[in-house]
Amino acid sequence: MANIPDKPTLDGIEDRWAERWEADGIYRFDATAPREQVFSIDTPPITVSGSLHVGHVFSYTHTDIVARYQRMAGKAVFYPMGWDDNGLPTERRVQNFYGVRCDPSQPYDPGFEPPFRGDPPKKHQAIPISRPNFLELCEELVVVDEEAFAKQWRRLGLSVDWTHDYATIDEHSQRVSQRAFLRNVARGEAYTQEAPTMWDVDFRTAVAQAEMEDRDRPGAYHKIAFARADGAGAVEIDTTRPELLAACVAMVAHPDDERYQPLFGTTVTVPLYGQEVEIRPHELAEPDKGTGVAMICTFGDTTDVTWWRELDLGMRAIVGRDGRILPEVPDGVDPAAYASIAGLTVKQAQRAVVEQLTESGQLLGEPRPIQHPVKFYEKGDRPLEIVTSRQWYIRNGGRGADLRTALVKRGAELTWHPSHMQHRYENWVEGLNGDWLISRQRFFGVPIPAWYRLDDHGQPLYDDPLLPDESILPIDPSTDVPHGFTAEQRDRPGGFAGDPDIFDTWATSSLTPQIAGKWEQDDDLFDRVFPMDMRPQGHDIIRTWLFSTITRSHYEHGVAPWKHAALSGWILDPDRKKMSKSKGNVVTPMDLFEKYGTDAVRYWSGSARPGVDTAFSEEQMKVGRKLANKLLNVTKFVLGFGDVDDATPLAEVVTDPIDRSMLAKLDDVVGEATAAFEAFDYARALERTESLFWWFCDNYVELVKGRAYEAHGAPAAASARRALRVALDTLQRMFAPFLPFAAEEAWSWWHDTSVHRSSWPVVSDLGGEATTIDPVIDVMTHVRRAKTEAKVSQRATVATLTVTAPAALHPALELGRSDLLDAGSITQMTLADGDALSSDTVLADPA
RNA sequence: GGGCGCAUAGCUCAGUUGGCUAGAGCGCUUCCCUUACAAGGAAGAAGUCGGGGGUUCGAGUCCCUCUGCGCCCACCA
Repeated sequence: MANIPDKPTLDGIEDRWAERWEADGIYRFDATAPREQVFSIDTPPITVSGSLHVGHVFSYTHTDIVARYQRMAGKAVFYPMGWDDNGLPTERRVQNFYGVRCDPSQPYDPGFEPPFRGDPPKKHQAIPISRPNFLELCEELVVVDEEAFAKQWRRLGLSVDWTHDYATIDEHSQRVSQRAFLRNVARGEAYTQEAPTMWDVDFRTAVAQAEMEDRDRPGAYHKIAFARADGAGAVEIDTTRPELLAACVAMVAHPDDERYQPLFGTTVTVPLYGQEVEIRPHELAEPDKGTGVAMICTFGDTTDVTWWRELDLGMRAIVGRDGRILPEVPDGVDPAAYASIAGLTVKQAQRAVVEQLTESGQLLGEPRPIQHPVKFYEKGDRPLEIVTSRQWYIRNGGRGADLRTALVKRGAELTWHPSHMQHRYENWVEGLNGDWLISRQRFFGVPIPAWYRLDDHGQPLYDDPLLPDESILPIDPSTDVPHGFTAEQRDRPGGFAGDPDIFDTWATSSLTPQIAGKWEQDDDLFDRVFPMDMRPQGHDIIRTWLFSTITRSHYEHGVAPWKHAALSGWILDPDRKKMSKSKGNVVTPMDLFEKYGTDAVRYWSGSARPGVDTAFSEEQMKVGRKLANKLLNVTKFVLGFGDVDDATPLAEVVTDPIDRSMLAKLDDVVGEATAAFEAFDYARALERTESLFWWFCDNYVELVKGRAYEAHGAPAAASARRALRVALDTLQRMFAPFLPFAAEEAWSWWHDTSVHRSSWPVVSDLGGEATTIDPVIDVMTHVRRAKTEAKVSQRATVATLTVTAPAALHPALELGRSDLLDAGSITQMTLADGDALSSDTVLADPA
């Protein structure tokens, strides 16, 4: 039955086996398995904009290793694949790929053909196209991209069940996303509100707290004098944003600040623009920051928003959604002065204002340059502004302590791997300062399923949105008509208007367990997989994906969405810097697969501790390749002895204590690796297995080789051969999650079924003494050293070997005597008593 | 400012409830064409376990403290 190649090779095994696995459907989820036998995985839907990165390979391999273990351990593994194709990344990719940009004011052109399909020339001016045309191109490109990704995933050997894939833009996802939202609205968990929000002036969309990041930017303190209304001098402030003077609505200082206490309630005049503003006390003002008094503008930063709200101040909005100064003159502001900045960008306005202040003498001294953190959208290029707009929110505890506490508790229901990641979650939830903003003023995404009645003046009545019945989802309010209205009434006074916005991508991907588990569509499936067993993801998106998924599950199901959260680390450059595309140091995964073989790349991934940032290391891949190669070669060796008698009970055949002690060691490692896997510590399982494997090859195999070749008769050989087989069988299965291709290849030489459908090894329990073999191996090493030092071949004959050892070791050495003589080509061995193990090797005369 | 993590051979890292004479791989040195494997094998050199203090019969492992690196969070006038 054995079918062993003369020259085992790793070349080409990936395509061969990936194809076979798919054809045989060996990773199909058994949808009839009872819940307790299911292991379900909430796979991260990968962003389909661009190419696969080694970081993806790294983290997805970790999940696959766990999935493969669970499958072998007897679980029906629910392992779907998701594509996160909705949202901004795809829009950007479409713009760059086709050389177009979305302009909602353009009419739909049914015959539109993009000028390019890939790599438009640098100078090309993006062609404005209608929203429907733009969405068609998005749909077209994601299909192409997803196929390319799927191909690479298969090459990586992911044991995904491809019949359970989904995309966050597909109809089913849209239905789930809209349904969950409607239920949030019905329960009062989602609401719409007009409020100041962080705004990206390039993408022209509101962004959520979770998508903001600080960047250190150069700025400058400008000391500006505000004349007091009583004529008694001036109040000086320091500001980094003099261009917002026209937006100034008040001044603020700390209530305990004695310098300003007398001024509370009095007014000052804003330079250039002339509006009178009151000096107010508030605890958030810091006496030792700047001059201790600050101007409040609508809005310079989030503190301004707080002051504005809590002090109930007026509004002087001057920054528009395009990042330019608005044309309308704010209330109380000198129109002539304002005209000189209207229409300018924020940057240009600052220059103009500083110039004017210098001329008027109200800028005191030179601006003092500083580096200070500025809020950016994580995908944006210009600082965020704060503009007032109507948006949809989901309550997430940012404005309510009870909910915050409840969500922290949900997080505590999970087992976190590694455990300290739970701190990050709690840290984030406890630091929230507003509800979750889910609406985006973008195009390619799930539409917000809402319309608004228009009053007689055509103004939307936002307080009572028209919502669709769940049965007709998904809907697009820009084309579908609300119940009780006709299409002609769209955008007419007394009629209705569709909500123009889409959901942020997290608003949909926060529902991946529900999407993948076919919530409300296939109740039987959903009940078998939800709550899911495992959520694998990067630690950088705890605050977004992980938190938002918990929030949705908390609302909809009243449970945590998973049992385990497994956080993977980053890939670092060999020089320990975070690896990123922008630095141009990224090696493509395909190149690595070709160069070292997929198993080698997986080995590198699998050796990284869960959650630990890991250096990219081709050296580790070389080691992995060696390991995979060795697995094939030792398999060839063991199988080369021909078929063994599997029918006779193991204990009757494996009688030699040396063999039994090897199997006892193997048992220990099976136990350790199993325990490690149960704790999601795949790296430890690999390390223990690998370590034993090399010991097995280098020491055990070498020691018993002679006996296996029948140097001492058939029963002695049978013991060794059967032990070799059992060990090989166990090791192949233990390596299967890590090196799925090499393990399958080696397994296929003596099996008709897949190693990935075999069962995870259990202990053979032969009752051997694991330590019996150790002193024998030690002596073998002594002999090897003597030969190396004598610079002779390891085959050189030893005339006499005198082993000095404590009496306690003598029985073991006697048990290994004949194997030792074979392995070392030793003619004669004598034992002597002594304190420590040592040996004296006398080589035979080479003549 | 708050929280978290890391610091062990030249490099990348193991070291699970304290028992280590501190390990592995790579790299380095030497040797060996040995019928499983020369894209291999054997052997070797190499560490005051970041500094200091403490608990203990015993600390890389526990406690305190300091230093350095990294990450997350924060209202950043």
